[in-house]
Amino acid sequence: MKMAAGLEQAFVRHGFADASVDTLREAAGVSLRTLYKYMPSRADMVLAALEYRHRRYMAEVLDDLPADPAQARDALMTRVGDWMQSEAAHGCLFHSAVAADPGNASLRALLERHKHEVATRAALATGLEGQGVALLLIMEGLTQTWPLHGAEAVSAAKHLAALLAEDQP
Amino acid sequence: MKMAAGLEQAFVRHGFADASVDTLREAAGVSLRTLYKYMPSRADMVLAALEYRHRRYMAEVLDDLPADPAQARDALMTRVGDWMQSEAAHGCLFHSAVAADPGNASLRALLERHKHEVATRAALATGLEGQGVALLLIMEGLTQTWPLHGAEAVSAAKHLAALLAEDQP
DNA sequence: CCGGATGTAAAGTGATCGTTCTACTTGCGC
DNA sequence: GCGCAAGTAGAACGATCACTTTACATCCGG
Repeated sequence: MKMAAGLEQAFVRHGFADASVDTLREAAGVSLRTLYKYMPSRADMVLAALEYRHRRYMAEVLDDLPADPAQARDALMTRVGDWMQSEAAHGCLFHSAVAADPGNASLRALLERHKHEVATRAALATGLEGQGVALLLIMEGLTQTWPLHGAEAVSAAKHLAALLAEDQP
Repeated sequence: MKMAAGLEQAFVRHGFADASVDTLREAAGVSLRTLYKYMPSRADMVLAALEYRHRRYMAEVLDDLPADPAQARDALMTRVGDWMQSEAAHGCLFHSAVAADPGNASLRALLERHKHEVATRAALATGLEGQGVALLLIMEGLTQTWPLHGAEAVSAAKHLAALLAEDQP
């Protein structure tokens, strides 16, 4: 939906604390009344934006990875780096949302669902099903260190993933 | 200083968005007037709390690691896990602060200083000076995955750090 | 014992923000 | 072409919050 796309961009640009409802309204491209019709509170706007982003992340980072596990590992890390560059220069949007509203339980649940789905799909695609936690750790570490170290972080993530795969039985 | 300690705990408990100045005042244990005397704005209170936390993190996680590099690696990851358990069940406080106020440049600078100092000290203590980015990536990944996977994340981090060390020339 | 620095307690202020309400317009099936 | 569903524009409301100010207490060197 178009509204959710605009909201996502507004939260990316302004952060979850500083995006006023009026800013969101403008980004969504609708009137305040219509916005509240579909999302009866600001918290619902946050959830809608994150649901939308989840689908986009899955499509851009985890869909159609190479069938060969070794190539899939490298491609996965490259794609995470590309995603950071174009979409998340300031870190994971889900973590930002939770950080901005730590008491919100449905937000936390959404974060867990997102990470769990990412971890599952990534482990499957790279043939590292037995090392799911370690692979997720590398992906999270890459997401966190990319803002400071950029391409160097991508290389480090690829290296670690390769070591992990070589060590497999 | 006592005031900064109280502020740190208040931000940990309530988050950076939901901690009102009056909550901070109560946590600092002083009057509003005194609080504003030493920290002329809420943003200064955030910075003071983070400076304090930085010193505490350094002391508890990075001071006095074993001299043997292999033991230092394991101890480092164990200590990060212990720190998460007792102090940061919801993730890195510096990242939370930046997420809650993405436009604040001095906050971002403080985050970079903190991470840089952590990375430098950790690489030195573990004998992984050539792999600083990879080691920081592991530590950041551990910090991010610990809230979801706990002790499993610590084991994965130790495993990855060991693989990294074995791979050294 | 006094005077000034330093603290506390708490009411007041001005601005902002999420949310609601009012009034007007537009597209569309019958 | 009438009526209704659905949209826009934006004023108004009530609460909250960062910050200021006023008024009063306490400590302490000379």
